Amino acid sequence: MAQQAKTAILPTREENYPGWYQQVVKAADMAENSDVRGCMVIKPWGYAIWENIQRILDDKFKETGHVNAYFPLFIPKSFFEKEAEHVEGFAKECAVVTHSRLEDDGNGGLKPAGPLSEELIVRPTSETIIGASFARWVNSYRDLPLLINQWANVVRWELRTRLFLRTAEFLWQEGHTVHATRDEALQETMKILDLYADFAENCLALPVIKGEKTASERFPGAESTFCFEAMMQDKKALQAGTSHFLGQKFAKASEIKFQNKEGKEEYAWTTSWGISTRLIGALIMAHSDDDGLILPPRIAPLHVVIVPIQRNEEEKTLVMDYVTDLCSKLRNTMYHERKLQVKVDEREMRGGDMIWDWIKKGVPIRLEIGPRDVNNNSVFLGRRDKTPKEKANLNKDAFIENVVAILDEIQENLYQKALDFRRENMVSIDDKEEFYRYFTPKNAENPEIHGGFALSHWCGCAECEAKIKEDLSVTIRCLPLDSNPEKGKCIFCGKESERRVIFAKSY
RNA sequence: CGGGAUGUAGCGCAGUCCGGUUAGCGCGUUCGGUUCGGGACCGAAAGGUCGGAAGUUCAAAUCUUCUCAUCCCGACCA
Repeated sequence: MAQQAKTAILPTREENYPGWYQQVVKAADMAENSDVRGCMVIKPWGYAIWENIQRILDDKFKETGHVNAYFPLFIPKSFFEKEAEHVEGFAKECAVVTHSRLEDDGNGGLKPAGPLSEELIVRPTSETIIGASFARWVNSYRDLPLLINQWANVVRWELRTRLFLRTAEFLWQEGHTVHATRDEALQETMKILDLYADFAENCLALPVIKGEKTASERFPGAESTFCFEAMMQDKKALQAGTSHFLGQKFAKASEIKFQNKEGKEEYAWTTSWGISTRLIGALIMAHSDDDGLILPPRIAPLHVVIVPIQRNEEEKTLVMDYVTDLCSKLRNTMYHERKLQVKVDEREMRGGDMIWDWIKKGVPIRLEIGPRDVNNNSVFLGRRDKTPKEKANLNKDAFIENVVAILDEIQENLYQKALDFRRENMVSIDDKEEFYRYFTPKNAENPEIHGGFALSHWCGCAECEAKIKEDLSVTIRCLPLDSNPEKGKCIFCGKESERRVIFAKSY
């Protein structure tokens, strides 16, 4: 008899967190490495999650007056050169297209030919190419605000990649807006930040902290960058999305000008903001356990999976009739303005394997239906927010009536669990030695999960920030927006500090 | 891009130090049977040019060089 592991995923989070992460992705069949270095293949189960993220956010963007458009994948090098900080920030990770065709190389292979007169950059972000269009579209104050979003892929030639968290090519959404005044652009920046945070908390069940980035962590070329940060189960921070106030920098670089009401020409004020497939990584690392993925119902591709239990043809007919009826009733149920997604698993597999398959995929509700349920008009229910053994017998009609409430409860449980975890691992630290102890693992060879978010004072100077980063690999994740600033002394140099900031190790 | 590790069947691994018959094991797969409200058991079978290239040798998974990929740590970053 084969030795059965206690958990479906090995290694466990405790044993090897990065290893666990990879196995969860694999076990849930979400994505895999491709033949192209650093690029992933997003498989149907992973892509379905992305489609849900897209659908929900797209609706929110449109509700707030934004419209979608599409801009080229390629950016002429000269466009890129217009904004100095922007160039510096992205130059090291750009893929460059230099030729327009391939020719026979005489050895049975192909070689690039037809060198381009101007080389093209594969977009790492689209501020410059979109800015060129905006310069043509914006002439008068009547053309503003201009609120555009694009769903696209971008390429950043990262040296170290990890599925969903950092890949050379990734999918994202980038909003680009133009405004007549500084205030209006700032308001837009904050409005989107709130929209993102609301989405993260309500749909992804991911508690986040909104804040502003320090100068060193800012988007290259932005005047200010706002972000929302979430805590993963290894207590590291993950920047889940950003919203940038670009001031007039990109407007000046791209010549986005308009005539105001007085007929005078002014540079416009722009913003940009984005979230990416990285959110899926955040989702995985925030909720999943040693049995695999756990999906919050609001974002799950499937809400309910039904596993029929049958031994022979006679039972099969009996069970399938019951299951078909149950399934169609459930499919008529609305869950957050969308039809409940229900699947009957008709694969010819052993029941136990099937159940574990869905546990690893993170489906919120599993129903195991056999002859006994048919006779009792009941369902046998397993919830992904509980242990695999913890199952309940429910009356079928009561279940149908309560399914939305159960899903909402699962959603709330996941959010609360993540929030409790963050609270337990977020501490105020005012002593330098304690700060260093907090972020130093006991086992240097094979570091255990340690640290968390430290709320500490910072004088505001780049030197202290850099020294802490150098010593501990700990960075300032953000200057939180929602706290009442409390004065104190810098954790590193002891100088006056205006506020506590969040220090953490990060992805 | 620096340091470390790994690459052998669909997956997980042993074998490599010390070169030597037909390259093994577990899971999975296929077939047969027994079980079965459950990640089962028994039996049989299929499946590998040992990441790639070049070299050393009578002989290479094993030694040498180069190369590619993946993972971990670091730097960089969403």
